[in-house]
Amino acid sequence: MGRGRVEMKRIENRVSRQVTFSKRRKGLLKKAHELAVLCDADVGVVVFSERGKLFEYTSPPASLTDLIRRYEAVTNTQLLQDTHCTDHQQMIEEISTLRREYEQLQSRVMACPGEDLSSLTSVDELDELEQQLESALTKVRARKDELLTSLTEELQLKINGYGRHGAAAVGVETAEEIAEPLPPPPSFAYLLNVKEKSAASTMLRLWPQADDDDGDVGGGGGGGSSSPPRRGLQLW
Amino acid sequence: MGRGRVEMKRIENRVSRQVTFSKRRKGLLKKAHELAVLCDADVGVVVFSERGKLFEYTSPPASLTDLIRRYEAVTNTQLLQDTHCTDHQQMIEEISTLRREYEQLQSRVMACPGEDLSSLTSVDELDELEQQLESALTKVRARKDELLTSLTEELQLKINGYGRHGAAAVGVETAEEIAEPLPPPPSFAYLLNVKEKSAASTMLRLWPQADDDDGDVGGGGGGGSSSPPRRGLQLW
DNA sequence: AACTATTTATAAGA
DNA sequence: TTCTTATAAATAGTT
Repeated sequence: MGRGRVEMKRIENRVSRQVTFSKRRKGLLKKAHELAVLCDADVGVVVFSERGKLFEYTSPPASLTDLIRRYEAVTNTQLLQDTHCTDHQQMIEEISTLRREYEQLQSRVMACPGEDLSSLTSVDELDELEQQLESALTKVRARKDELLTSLTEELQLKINGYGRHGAAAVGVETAEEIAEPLPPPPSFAYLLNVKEKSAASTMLRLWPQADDDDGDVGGGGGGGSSSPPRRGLQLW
Repeated sequence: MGRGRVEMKRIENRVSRQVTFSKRRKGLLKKAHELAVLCDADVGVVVFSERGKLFEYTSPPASLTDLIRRYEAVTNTQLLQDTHCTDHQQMIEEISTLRREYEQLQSRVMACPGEDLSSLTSVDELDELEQQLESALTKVRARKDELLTSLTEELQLKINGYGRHGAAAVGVETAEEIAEPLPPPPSFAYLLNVKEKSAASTMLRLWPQADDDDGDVGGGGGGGSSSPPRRGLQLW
């Protein structure tokens, strides 16, 4: 970005290299900050100049130490673990804290306080849930209608097309194929926004279980199938 | 660098945020690399997505560990010092494991591919979903019946009891209270296990709050404004 | 993911 | 180093 392309190799001129370092270092840290702010990510950057001078950036709530710990936790690299070796007590506390946090998170997610339908003791709430499910059902049916309508129209168009052009090769297409004109989505998720009397908002969501990687959006992997997976809906 | 300036604040739309994250993350790592090459600097970058997924870059000869050590040396932070607490190895591993598990759980919870109904292009899948919702509905209704029955019996018992013992103090109880004999559960969550053709398992859950708000898409809900919390189920 | 219209970053020069 | 300016790059919004 400047006058003339720049070759991606070490800048030989010492002065130019230094000047570029200053400019680009600044740019890099700015970009890091922007990424953190715009995307709510945690970002850490460390830069050592040729002469060994340190420059760094860490997104606000975190500190570089935090990020390193996290890095270590994720990669299982034991970079900082021994920070907690200060004394047994600290480690013990760390462990119990982590356990507590984990359990809290888990109970929040999994099945809130292990609640199952039998813990729902309010008829009102059940009514509410019933209505929500009915509403969801309505929408699903609407979507189905929508889809069927468009598929029908598409089919109509194709039929017309064949009539006019008599395309032989295309004739292979059968109703089956038309039923799934696009590569089937690999997964789907529905978020149903709900509010409870208690002001605590509640969500009903359908989501693909496992991993889900962050990176690239839009990647649509067709699903490979192996065995006829059991399907069903369970409430507990 | 794009159409229109961008405000330096968290992008509210979930999808945009994710897309931007992908693009800018890539850009940041590229910049880091360029700085390292052009200016012969040592550069390290770590980025954690909202969901906790890690992305990193380290300029060639070095490793992140190296850079962290160097960072520590320069800042005099003693991050890595006691790397010989072998004694407490088990605890250390425990901590690491807990952290990892926590992160995993967190990233599972945080967000989900924000797919909407319109991405469901298979009638089969919609049928499936429809059936699942119907099934859930059936169970909710069954639970309601169960509850109503037991409440009725309870009421019956009380009436009988009053008749026999004439307990005055208990007489305060009204029908309203009977409608919620136990402290109402603070929240509830239902997990509906589902499997797709693709073997990717899918879950439908109702869970308390979260953060995500990508502006309503479903539109439906009778827009509650402030006091009477709007309730309803939205698909989008 | 691919495509632009624009905004940014920055190489060179002063 | 800082400012300026011409240009290369990055990327926001769209398709």
